[in-house]
Amino acid sequence: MADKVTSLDVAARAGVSRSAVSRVFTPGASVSAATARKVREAAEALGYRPNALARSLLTGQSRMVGLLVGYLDNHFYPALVEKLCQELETEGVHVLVFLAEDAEANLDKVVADLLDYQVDGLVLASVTVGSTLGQRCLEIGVPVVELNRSDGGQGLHVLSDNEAGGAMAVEHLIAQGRRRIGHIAGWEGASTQRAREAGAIKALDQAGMQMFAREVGNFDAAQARDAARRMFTGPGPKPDAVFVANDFMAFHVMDVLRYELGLAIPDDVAIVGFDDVPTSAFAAFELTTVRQDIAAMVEHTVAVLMGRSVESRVIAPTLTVRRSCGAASDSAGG
Amino acid sequence: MADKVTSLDVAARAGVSRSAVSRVFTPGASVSAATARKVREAAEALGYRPNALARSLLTGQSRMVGLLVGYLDNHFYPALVEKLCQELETEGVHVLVFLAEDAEANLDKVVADLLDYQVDGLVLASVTVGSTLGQRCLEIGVPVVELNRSDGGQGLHVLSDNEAGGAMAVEHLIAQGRRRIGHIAGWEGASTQRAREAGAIKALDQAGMQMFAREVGNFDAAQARDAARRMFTGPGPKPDAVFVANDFMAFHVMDVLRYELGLAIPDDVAIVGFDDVPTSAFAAFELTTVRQDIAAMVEHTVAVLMGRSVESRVIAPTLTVRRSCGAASDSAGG
DNA sequence: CGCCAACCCTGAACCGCTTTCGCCATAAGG
DNA sequence: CCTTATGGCGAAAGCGGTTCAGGGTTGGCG
Repeated sequence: MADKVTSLDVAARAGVSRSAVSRVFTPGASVSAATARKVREAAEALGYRPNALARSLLTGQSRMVGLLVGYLDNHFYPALVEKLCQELETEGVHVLVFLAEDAEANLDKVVADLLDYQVDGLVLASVTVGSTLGQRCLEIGVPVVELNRSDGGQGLHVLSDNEAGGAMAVEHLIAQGRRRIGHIAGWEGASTQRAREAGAIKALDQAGMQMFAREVGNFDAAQARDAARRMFTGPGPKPDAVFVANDFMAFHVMDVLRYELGLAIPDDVAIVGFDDVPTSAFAAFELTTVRQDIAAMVEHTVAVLMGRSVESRVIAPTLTVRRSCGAASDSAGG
Repeated sequence: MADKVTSLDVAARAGVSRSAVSRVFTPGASVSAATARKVREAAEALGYRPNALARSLLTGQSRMVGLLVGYLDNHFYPALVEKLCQELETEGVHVLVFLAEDAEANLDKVVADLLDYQVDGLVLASVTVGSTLGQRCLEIGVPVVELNRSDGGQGLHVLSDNEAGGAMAVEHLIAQGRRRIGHIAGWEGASTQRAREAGAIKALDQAGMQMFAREVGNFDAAQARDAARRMFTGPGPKPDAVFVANDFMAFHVMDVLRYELGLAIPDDVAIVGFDDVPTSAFAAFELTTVRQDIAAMVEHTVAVLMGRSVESRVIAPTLTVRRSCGAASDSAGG
């Protein structure tokens, strides 16, 4: 067990001081070519690599950021995480991940844990941190980005213009001639949900219309299915279109409408979702949806983390039109 | 900016020594109740929390493990990652994540980076590390778990019995009366792929049958679609069943067969996948699939990481029967 | 040839914490 | 009352690296 090769070992073998070794491994430090060569040879021979923790202790920069994400069921989040990790990797920053689906109390504990590791920044994807803890982050100069959420008073926000997106979805349904538009909401505690619905209502308003039906799915598979059942059973007229607060729920809603209730999409009812996750493109769904620009969201998040920006950012979504909304589409359908 | 409260500050305020403060925060150290109270009060007032990096430097235990995962497109991996993070969290261990979809050379660099952070363990999900680096990990006593892969000579493996799973899939198709069974393979460099196919072939052998058709989809969406097209176009008889090497590809294959080629599933062709990701349960797919036991895989992975086991583990998969294979099912179909 | 600047190196201090060691006070035992 | 165990506490030595002040060499220039 040849463990623990330290800079001292390398220094001894190369016949130089510990500081010289350090400078060889510090880009931009002044070292002579001869010394650098000797040190590198010795390091190579000994299998030496600088201890990142020791370095961080001294410099106060850990080159790690903390990422908190509530859950990964909704494929939007894995996609976000993947992109974020990759972009940070190119900056030489590593990501300490926490899955924190629990209550806020628990969540504050997790953030505290993260801070103990001296992270250089914090990304809260779809979760909100308590204000005292947020305050602490600011005090110790750790940038906090709330990604895809805008509730918290602390930290900066990076998110899509959810209100515009909601409006976009409903305007499109209206343009397709739909008049009885329903909404299946996500968790109402989420700012994204409230904004999407507000946009939808605004679009209805402008057309002199009202929301025809509304149920809550809480961003959850089973609850979304129940919401669809409630909305489409019982007496009275049914919606001819539904704006579902995210794609993940929309798939479940479509599933219930088609295979439990025997409705045709888009003939009997049109569906629009939100996110544009890869699954939306399947011919089995062909879901029209409001696309969130993950690349732009991640880019600005990274900019904040790296201290290149200290501003929040709202990113414009776009509508991806497919068959589920009943719009003219390239394929004539299966 | 009141940053950097150190144990010295707390010690001063509590009127004790730095060591006393340290002991208060070290479970199982001998401290008097009175001292503990004074220290905790002072810590509370100052907002002190021990610096995890400094502690790690000294103890040699970072309480972090590195996780390398190739990609998150296939929902099996987010599910695995989620479970793993949660389980490690309960052990007080944090996860440093790397997305490493690139070549092996790059990958070794990433592992080296990870080791610089003094991780206490390494999980390679679906990627394989070079042997020299694997050797180094062993030398410095860092447990390495290859999760869902068994190629590497180094480290322990935790994975499903993919051969049994492949056999299970094909035996079931044969039992359903299918006689022209095709296979759409994943990336052939993956041990999982080879094992699944070997199992399939073995099951065919035992029935005195041969693989009727074979195409490669490389675990990739577009390539899987192409593979399906190649398999089902052109002259001659077509398969009446396909065993697809994972669910992710199976969805794409089903999509092409149904909506491009107008085939009915399971009437014209039966499909069986592998993994049992949540999407398989959608009525839009109802995919019969070989279920990997994520909970068991993660449990043993954690056991190895925590030093409670030094053995590889092969976990038995199970078959989840749904409509896509043509078996009698609870629902009469839509 | 002498002087000064430039350059590179060393040694020491330090980052924030843990931990061994020895000391002292107190309690128990003879 | 004195000895011996006991347990809590403080001083100091690091963990492995970075950084800064300072000194020795070298080279250029007057």
